[in-house]
Amino acid sequence: MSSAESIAPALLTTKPTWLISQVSLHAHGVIAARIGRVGARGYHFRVLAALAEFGPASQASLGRHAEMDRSDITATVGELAAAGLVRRGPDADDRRRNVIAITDAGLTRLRELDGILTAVQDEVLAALSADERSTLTSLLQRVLDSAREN
Amino acid sequence: MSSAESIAPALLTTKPTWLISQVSLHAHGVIAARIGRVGARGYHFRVLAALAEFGPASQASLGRHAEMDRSDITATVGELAAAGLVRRGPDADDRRRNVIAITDAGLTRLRELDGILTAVQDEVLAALSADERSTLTSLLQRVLDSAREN
DNA sequence: CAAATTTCAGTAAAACTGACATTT
DNA sequence: CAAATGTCAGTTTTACTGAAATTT
Repeated sequence: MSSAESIAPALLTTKPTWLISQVSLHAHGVIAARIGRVGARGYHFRVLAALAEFGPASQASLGRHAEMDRSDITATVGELAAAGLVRRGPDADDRRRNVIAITDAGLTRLRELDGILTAVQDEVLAALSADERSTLTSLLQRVLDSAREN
Repeated sequence: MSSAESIAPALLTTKPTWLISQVSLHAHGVIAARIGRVGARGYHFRVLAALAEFGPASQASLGRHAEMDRSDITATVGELAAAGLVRRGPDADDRRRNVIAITDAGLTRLRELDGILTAVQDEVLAALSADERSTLTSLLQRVLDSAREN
């Protein structure tokens, strides 16, 4: 009893970072369900997309492009290689490294996953006009850029 | 070799949902580090904030307010009760239920955590003006509202 | 010797699932 | 009997840590 009812109106739900995390959680939930249905998860898409965008790369460089930890790259590349979606071979020039390349099957898989993600995106942002989506994008981009300076 | 280098320019990083998840991840990382330093985590704040905002409640109702699963409420309330931050007692009117109430120590803790979160928020959104922050907030709110309709 | 790379084992947090007993 | 509630044990995904072995 006492003061508990009135002391703190909406401490949580008024915070922009709460909104961001809730929207992120919602999108992530839909995405995970949708790509889970075809047997993939977020890390698979991220690695395939980074390979398609930047070309064959060492695992360390792949981790920097996909913003993933090296240890998670090792496991993810292992799974993708077992499924024939990437090829992993030794780097002749630097024998510490592996060279990872996406295969044709990997490109097909990437297109499938990208189609799913693009569709989910449209559903999640359905309430916003095209203009509003670019406003949202540029505001978030600036937040992210400033975070990366520090 | 072959087509891997050019087929898919920026499939990942151009997606608004990627930006949302990256900003969310960044904010979450800072928040987790900062409140972890004082021995708390996200679930603690969410339960304390919901209790302060809505008053004493059953665990099920608490879960709806804090948007947490019942099973996680059980564990979190257990931790908070052990630390003296909430009180857990049987509900005389409905013997299926517990009544959870925040204590004075819990209110003090909540103010501490809220101060930390408000400060982190300002850091994370430092690149945006006040107007831009409310634009961001209202865009995200609309995305979330539309998600909850479905 | 210092730094980079890959690998492995393990942890933490958030979110969720299914089952069970109790009570309404 | 159906629904709600609290509890428990367990899983998944993401993210991270620390250490070891190899190579530059």
